[in-house]
Amino acid sequence: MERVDRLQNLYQRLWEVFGPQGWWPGDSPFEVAVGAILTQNTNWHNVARVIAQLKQTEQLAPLRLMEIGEAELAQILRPVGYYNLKARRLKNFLDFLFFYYQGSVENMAAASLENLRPALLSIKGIGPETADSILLYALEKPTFVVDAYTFRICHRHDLVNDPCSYEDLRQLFMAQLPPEVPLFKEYHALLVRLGKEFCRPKPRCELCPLFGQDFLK
DNA sequence: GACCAGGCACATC
DNA sequence: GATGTGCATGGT
Repeated sequence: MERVDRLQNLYQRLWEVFGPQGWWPGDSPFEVAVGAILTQNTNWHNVARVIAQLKQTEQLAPLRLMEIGEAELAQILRPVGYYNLKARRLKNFLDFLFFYYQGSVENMAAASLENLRPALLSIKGIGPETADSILLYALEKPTFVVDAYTFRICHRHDLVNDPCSYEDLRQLFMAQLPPEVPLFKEYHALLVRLGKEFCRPKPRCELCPLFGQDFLK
């Protein structure tokens, strides 16, 4: 079976099992972008707590975060882990946002995906997954987000050959799916859902709804 | 107490 | 281009 069919069948199967996921949680594009940086290698639960705290103190705004010193910001970010690193990374993103877009994530959306992606990747602390998350979920640009779950699921079900880079996997999905933002959002969210519940690092879970699915062979 | 979580930069080979 | 390491808290 062609890979294109497998990826489309996989999506259908995930949709049947889990239904719509409604990602990404966030009241504004800026909040989504902040969440993308804070959730790097971190449980979302911890990120949600910090975001709630920032909201409660009315600090979840570009200008307010620009005004906070990096050391103070780091203390606020403690619960997400890597807090010194993430304070620096968030500051780098804010610098970019104010230098090019008057501090407005909404303003970024006027630029093209082709221009924005390399620009985001040039920010120290924004790697491919964070860039694609911001582009897809905050800016509604049709780029596929690959994460640790995507790698694990694709490898465990032999959807990809072994050495497989982030870009390999992203291109695989993008080449074989229509470039539709709602589809890309939902697909990634469904992969995360599957990964969290069934595709754990160990042990391999035989209750996985993909286990024994003919279309994966 | 070990293991894991919606990565990334940097050094080294 | 692959591989190893530091960054760090909180949940299971």
